[in-house]
Amino acid sequence: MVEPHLLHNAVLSWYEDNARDLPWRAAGATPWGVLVSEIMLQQTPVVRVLPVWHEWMERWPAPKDLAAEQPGEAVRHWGRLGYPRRALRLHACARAITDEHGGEVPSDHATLLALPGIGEYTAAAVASFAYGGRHAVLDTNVRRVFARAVRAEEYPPTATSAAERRLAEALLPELGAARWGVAVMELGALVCTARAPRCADCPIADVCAWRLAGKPPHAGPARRGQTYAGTDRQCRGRLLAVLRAAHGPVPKAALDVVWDDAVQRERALDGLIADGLAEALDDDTYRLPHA
DNA sequence: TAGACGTGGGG
DNA sequence: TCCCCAAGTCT
Repeated sequence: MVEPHLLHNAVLSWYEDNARDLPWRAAGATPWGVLVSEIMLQQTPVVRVLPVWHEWMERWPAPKDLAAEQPGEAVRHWGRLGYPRRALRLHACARAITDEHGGEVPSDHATLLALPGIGEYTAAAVASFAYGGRHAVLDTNVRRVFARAVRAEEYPPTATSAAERRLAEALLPELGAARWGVAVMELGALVCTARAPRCADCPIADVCAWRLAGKPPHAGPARRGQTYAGTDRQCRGRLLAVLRAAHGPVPKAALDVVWDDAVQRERALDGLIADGLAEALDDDTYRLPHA
């Protein structure tokens, strides 16, 4: 394996010149702003997050501001970012932070991990980016960069492995771990991309094991594709869009018109209610959740 | 642990 | 057009 110092210097120097100017990385960004950005960025591209993040920061500048709202307002202002359960969990986070942590986003990894919607990656990201903690941030970008540069493989395994964690820990610098983490992520996002990596622009191309091996294509089983058209997920999206657009309870008929298959529609609606994303009222009307 | 969970843009 | 995939988490 390459000398870690070599990797660090090359990637950090590249980041110095190529980092995007993102608001949650700005000097004035709060830990709350970082947390909100991390949740929004889960499976959602930066360009779509940007306007929604600004709206949220203006509307709910601190956890207590969101905590004071009904959960349905978080879902409404989530807009079309997708995976709206994230909005619900962020709202639950805001209430937990307000009620149990004095209104301050925790800085401790284990405490963050205990909050709803915060998993291994997001806990490390917040502890690292918002508080400068020394944690391995293993998102899809970092995992891809390491898979290629170190393991000579086009893609990392489906699930994060113990070997990947060991490698990320081993590469973590004693000082400046937070900047190193965000720099590797940025390299994966801008240069070492999934589809068409720009190796000509890569600061570590000369030591990249995958490139040196002739960029062998992914050997394992085909990666699981996401189906969408005609699925319950699409149906749920349609139904929730109706509830978001309305500012009060809507009659069942307003939901019935957006999806033809009645069996699937009922199943999807039940799912939304079970997930806490919708509420059924006594008069057979539906709305975003209040609690 | 594999599958559920939204949405839209680029190749 | 169709397929891939984008800072994951939860069960």
